[in-house]
Amino acid sequence: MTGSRHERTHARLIDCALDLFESRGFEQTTVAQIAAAAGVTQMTFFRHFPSKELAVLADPYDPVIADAVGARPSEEVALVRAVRGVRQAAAGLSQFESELLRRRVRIIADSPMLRASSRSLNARTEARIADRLIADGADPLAGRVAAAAVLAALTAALYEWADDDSLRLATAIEVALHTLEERDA
Amino acid sequence: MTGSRHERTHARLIDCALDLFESRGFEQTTVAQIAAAAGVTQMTFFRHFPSKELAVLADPYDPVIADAVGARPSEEVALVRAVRGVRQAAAGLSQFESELLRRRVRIIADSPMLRASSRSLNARTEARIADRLIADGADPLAGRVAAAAVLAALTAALYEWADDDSLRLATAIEVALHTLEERDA
DNA sequence: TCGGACAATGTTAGCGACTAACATTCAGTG
DNA sequence: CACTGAATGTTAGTCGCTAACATTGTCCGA
Repeated sequence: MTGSRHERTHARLIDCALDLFESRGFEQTTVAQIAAAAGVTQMTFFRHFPSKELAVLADPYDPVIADAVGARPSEEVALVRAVRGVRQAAAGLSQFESELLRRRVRIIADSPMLRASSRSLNARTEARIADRLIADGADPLAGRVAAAAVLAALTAALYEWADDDSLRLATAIEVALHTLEERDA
Repeated sequence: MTGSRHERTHARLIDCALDLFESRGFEQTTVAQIAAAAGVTQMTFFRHFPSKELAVLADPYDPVIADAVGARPSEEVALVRAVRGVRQAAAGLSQFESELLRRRVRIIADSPMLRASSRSLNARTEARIADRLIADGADPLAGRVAAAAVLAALTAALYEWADDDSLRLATAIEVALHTLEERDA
């Protein structure tokens, strides 16, 4: 087996957690059950993840987005800048339409608790984007609204994509972002 | 004293809860403490509120918004329709800039747990708005994004207003909504 | 005014997420 | 092989929340 002992149990815990969440649902699954399935104790679980939720919500993409938004010219209006930044970030992340991500998003979509935790994580990214916009001269309120709108679009796209096997993630994201740019009528 | 016994303890619980939350913070306050302050038991607390959070998050405004959005002409593009609906709803609710609301919003803003719960409540309203938009022909993704964007704007406005005593709520809301309509640059 | 009925509260016991303090086993290194 | 530090186990406790059952308060009709 590859990796240190710590890394192996970590991976095993994630595996067992996802399996149980898919079969019984997140709320109905107990940390004790996950730990038992991984041949380990509750305590060990909490040494690897600060909460039950964070065994599913590993979010390596978040920091990338804030940077992409910050890279846009600061002359653009807040919302436009945020939209284009996210579009660029999404285009840059090739290879993030994995089946694993879809599995995770499905599990999240199916659990109110996980959706809530996911929103909380998003809030951090949102704040980072907003700070960038505001630091470059955007009205504070405008910056926060733009950041929130753009992340809401991303999230909606992810859920839609997870629910529709024939949909490409890039397409869903583009449709969602386009909504924020439309001006007719 | 006015009202039935049930109503009185309900009001007393809210009072004690807000006081404790303001002085010690939400997370640091225990349901047992609130109950004790109100001269009552934990059990009684939970018979009045399904959760600790919902002692602060009483939201009578949410259903109004969905209706206002639904009332807009369905020819408008999703986002525009949502923005104008919310603008109209906010204008209709005179008298909702009470000091009590400000107190609540401040408490919410100061607690991560409460902010999270507040977002969860918003999600319900969001879904209702989105359903209206989609039922009237909007693209599903567009409808959800528009609903999310508009509620994010409202929320940002509320937090900003709670934080700045010289700001009028109507002004904050208008600035936030305007962000979603701007197109220049 | 009294007594009964029903609403409002109390008691006890328990689950599940999470934490802290301390003991134990395992893995790699000299 | 022994020794050390990392990884895990044990135990016990807190807090939010629920369920089953007992008790009290309140109000209304006799």
